[in-house]
Amino acid sequence: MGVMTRWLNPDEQRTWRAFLTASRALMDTLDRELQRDADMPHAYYEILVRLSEAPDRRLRMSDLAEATGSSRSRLSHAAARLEAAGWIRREDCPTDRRGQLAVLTDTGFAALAAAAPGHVEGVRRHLFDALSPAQVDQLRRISETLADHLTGS
Amino acid sequence: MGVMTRWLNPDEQRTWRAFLTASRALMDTLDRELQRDADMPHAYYEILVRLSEAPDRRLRMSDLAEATGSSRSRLSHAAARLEAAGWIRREDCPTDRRGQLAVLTDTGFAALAAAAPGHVEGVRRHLFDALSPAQVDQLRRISETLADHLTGS
DNA sequence: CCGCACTGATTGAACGCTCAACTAAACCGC
DNA sequence: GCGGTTTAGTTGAGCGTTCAATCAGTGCGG
Repeated sequence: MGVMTRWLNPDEQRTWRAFLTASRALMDTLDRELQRDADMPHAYYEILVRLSEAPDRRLRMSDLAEATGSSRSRLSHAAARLEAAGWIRREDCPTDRRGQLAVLTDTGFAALAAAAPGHVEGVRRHLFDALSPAQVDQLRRISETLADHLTGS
Repeated sequence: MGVMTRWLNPDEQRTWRAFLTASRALMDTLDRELQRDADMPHAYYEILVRLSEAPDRRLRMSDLAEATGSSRSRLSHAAARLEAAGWIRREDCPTDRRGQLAVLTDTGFAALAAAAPGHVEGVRRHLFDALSPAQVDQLRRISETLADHLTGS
């Protein structure tokens, strides 16, 4: 209020639009590939990945939500779907009676193992193959800076 | 098939996850702010922006879909909502009887004008304020390279 | 140890997006 | 100018996400 808007100059404008176009195209492409080849959206793939990396392939719902950058509600809905697909199962948390543990089933692990090669290949083709090693490094620094900036505020 | 998967090395893995986290956090934040302050999702904001920049504030549906990087179907659904809100109106195309023109109404322009300062401020705060001028330049080059790579394939 | 705020998780409604199917009009070759 | 293909745009069903409301269980102050 009262303070002048700091509009984007032409360079910033160009950067912002390029970023929007590129990140949307990248995500849309990967999402579509994953849906076509493995019948799961990218968000579900990420859930399975995080579970597969966790001790005993299990995580508290809250921790899983945090790890995948999603809301609790979103994760609850997703977990319901994943459970219906037989890819995860839910268990009561032994130390907190409010808590639930999401557990990756063998079927779920197999689905992930089947999906991973194609998806990783997609990430490589659509992202890394297009960039020089220096650009990959720049992208990492930029992304880490942004992630800190966004979650720290 | 038969070809070994080119898995991501640790550096690439870290880059990819940081990118996922950052771009998701950025988009989610901006989307939520826009929804809260201007009662529109980011995709609709972009449609209004493109229309506001077009001659006579009107564009063919196809061109608008292309400009906003969305499918025709998505744009049709969005246009129906925007028309119901009174922000755009649809006219028949004079040169192609299959065509439709989306036209930004005065009400729509006013809604955009009201939303823009807050949104631009958000883009600046959440993105540009966090990066050095060199990083902004790097991000522009990376994004333009990626956009070319993705739409050119 | 009681009351109250907070945390963990789920639910249902509303909404936006995707995909496939469809209509209508334009274009193209002959 | 006729038939087949392509292009423009819409539609409806199904799915995933958001938001607000809700419920159960925990933890803290007094």
